[in-house]
Amino acid sequence: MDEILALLRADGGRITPARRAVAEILVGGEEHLSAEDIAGRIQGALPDVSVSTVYRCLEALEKLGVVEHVHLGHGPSRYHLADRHHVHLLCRACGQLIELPPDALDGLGERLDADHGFALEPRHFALLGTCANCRG
Amino acid sequence: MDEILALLRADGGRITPARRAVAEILVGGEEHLSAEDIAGRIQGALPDVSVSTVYRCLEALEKLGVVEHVHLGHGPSRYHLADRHHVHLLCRACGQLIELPPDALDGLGERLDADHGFALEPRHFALLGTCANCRG
DNA sequence: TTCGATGCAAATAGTTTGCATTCTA
DNA sequence: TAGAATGCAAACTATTTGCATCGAA
Repeated sequence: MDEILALLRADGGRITPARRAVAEILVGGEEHLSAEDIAGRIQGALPDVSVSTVYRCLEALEKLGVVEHVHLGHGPSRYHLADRHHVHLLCRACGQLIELPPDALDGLGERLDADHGFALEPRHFALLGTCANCRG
Repeated sequence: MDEILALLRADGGRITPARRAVAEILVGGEEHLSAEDIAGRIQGALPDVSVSTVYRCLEALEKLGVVEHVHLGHGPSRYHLADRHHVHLLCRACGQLIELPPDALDGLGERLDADHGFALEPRHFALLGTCANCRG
């Protein structure tokens, strides 16, 4: 938490209640939160942080490498601390999210690198499919 | 093309100029077209097919299994005939799209099935990363 | 006191929906 | 001519931006 604030400051940024609150939510550990979710959590204590401010805070934190977002199929982007990533499986039928260890796609990544010079970022998107329950 | 129209008819649907036009575009072979793209192509001949009609045509064709769409990172969904799929690599930096054979992720799919009962649909989303050019 | 951050409203992109109208079968 | 499909406008979701104002350093 202190590190995050220090990074913001080091970048010439300022520590505002909104930024502190966004950082706290993320450090709090709840995963897969959308910007809207985060705004909702914050608005208990700070009733008029706007969603756009949350987006701007997240953008600032992402630029510093503190935060990352994941695309889960259709819905909004989900944000989390950069050091808490993993690979996601998302069921298209029921929306269930399965987490895999971050190195789950390392083999694939190496193959794509060797064959196409492509640096896979396997934690930046979910793998879509159908979960065991929904497969009938 | 005739097969597609027959399927629509068999489903109790009707063959309209708009549907015929959407099907023709897709059969035409151009890949990675968004709904907006398709509407644009059609509007040459049929000036007032609305984008919503295109979405509804695509929805109908998708329900029949004729069409599929792919999520390419941020942008709009891209539509193509269901039998023309492949795996996509998308460069987050320059947007370049690399196509892999449809079975490129079969190994991964089998592993996820065995380990989690998860049926991967590896052609329904792009794998994000950075292409050889953009890696500096 | 300065310039970065915020709030709010409005713009944007992509997609969906309501409803009266049109046209296929 | 019944009901499926369309056109248009409006609603919606996710996100971004403009601009005047506020406040951290």
